[in-house]
Amino acid sequence: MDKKRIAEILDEMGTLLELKGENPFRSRAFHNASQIISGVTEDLSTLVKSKSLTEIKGIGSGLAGIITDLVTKGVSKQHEELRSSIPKGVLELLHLQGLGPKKVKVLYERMDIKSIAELKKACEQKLLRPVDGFGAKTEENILKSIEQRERSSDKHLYPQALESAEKIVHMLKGIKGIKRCDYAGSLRRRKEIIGDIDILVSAADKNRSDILKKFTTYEEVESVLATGDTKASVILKNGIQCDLRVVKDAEYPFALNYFTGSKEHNVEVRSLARKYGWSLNEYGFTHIEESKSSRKGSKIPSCDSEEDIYKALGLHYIPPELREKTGEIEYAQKHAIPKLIELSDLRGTFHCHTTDSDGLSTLEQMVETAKKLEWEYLGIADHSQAAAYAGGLSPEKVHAQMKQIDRMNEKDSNFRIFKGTECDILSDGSLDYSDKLLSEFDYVVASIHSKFKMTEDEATKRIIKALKNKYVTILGHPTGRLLLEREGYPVNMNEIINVAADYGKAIEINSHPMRLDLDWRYVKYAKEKGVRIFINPDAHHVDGLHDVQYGVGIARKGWLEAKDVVNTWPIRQVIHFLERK
DNA sequence: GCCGTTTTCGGCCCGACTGTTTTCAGTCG
Repeated sequence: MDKKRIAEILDEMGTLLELKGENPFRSRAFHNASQIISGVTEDLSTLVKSKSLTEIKGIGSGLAGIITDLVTKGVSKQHEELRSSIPKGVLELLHLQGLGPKKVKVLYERMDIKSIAELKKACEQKLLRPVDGFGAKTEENILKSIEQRERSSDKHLYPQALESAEKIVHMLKGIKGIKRCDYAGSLRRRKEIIGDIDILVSAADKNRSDILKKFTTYEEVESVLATGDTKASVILKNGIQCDLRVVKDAEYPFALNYFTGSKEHNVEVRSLARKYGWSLNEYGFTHIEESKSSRKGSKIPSCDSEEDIYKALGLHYIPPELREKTGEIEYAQKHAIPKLIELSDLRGTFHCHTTDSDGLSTLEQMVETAKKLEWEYLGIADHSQAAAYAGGLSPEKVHAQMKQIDRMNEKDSNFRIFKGTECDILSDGSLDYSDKLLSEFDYVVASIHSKFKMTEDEATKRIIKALKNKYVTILGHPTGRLLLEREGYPVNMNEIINVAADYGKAIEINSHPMRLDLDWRYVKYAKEKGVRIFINPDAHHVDGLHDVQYGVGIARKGWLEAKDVVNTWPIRQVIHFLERK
């Protein structure tokens, strides 16, 4: 059993213990162990063999026993017992915003509610309000949470969808008879929110049924929705729907273009084709009947790639990320498509958490990975003291970390570790460390982590006050860092950008996937105002790179160039920028 | 359940908010 699954099981055991009303510290030990295991870099079976699991801080003999069972036998008796004592649907109740273990326990034990559907019904029938600790408002909030969950159930974050899609593409490419294979759709366009995964392959007709069969019986498939001659739809174990289409190889570039979208982009491209006297669909170009076209179609060029299709229409190649009907056709006609930022443009980053706060990797591991990525520098920005839930650093711990960084920098002059902090912006807009301490950092990322239910005015004022602090270098996640089912806080980004421009601060891209319209616009406006952008990996485990890809995705859509982005600059330029504060 | 010892058991990150209370429990980050 792999590390990820073991961490999930330990986490689930912690939750089940909470639901059973066990000693909260006991359940916390399981949650804690889950975090620890997912951050362990050594091979677990090696640790089991050498009986050295208990040497890890936080893993005692009890947890070591459970982990050993999971690694060697694939099951744990304690886990099985816990699991059989609570219905699966009860665990799902915990995913609802506002419901924690105590309330869920009451719902299950007193009201016999075992699923979200049953809970919804009970709220609608106003059955909860007589129960101690519940009221009309609680019912209302629960219904709201259920509604929100239903709305986002068919939406998935880019990194999760990407991981699944890459595995499937890899599996398909191993099948004999497949000529080309890619994922298409919103995933290829690097949208932050993905509906479903579209995968396209080309193969000879005789191989189609074999390919579709291998796809529908793939180990990650939970259920098969439909399967036909040329396409199949499945639901993956992580809940994402995945569609596979098989086409002839000659049709492949057209199908890839068609299924990549966006729909709006396709409409523009197809209408452009009509001006050439051609009709474009997912199979290729065809001549428009002369009676239906004012222009007689010229000879259709052969197309073996998407580049050929765009070229045939007099266009520069348009990368998928820009196919959103945001003016890309005009840019392509003028051959003025920008060179997009690639992951390989990154020279370092500034928003990294280590195990000193809530990161999963140690400072040494983070640095080692950054060097492997051929980065030139790494900025360490652990949480400040107010973020106690995330292990925020006291001033003493900050100094200890700074000393460690100095020692590491002395040892290796070819790589630079910058001393930073992700300092909380407190509710009144002041910062969580004294100016004296802030002045000791190479740079300061300032972010909000508390009191999210602010009005736009409150949030904007709070951020602007912090931005004016001379030691702040970068504004962290300006619209909030909450994902999918949560809401961010409203801010007046234009006002914030104006202040950032006046005070020479950089702004982070990371944001809130549900509110990306705001992020796009702010990235464009920031560029106009000359405010530097910083792509946020918010890296807890730097080799994961998921958050980095996500940030790069938004940067590309904002038509940013590498020179606009702080962490694509060479180290000299970065030092100059940081010293300017 | 783990840790760190005053080696046999007490303490285990905290502050703000909400909705329920009538002084606090539960949830969140």
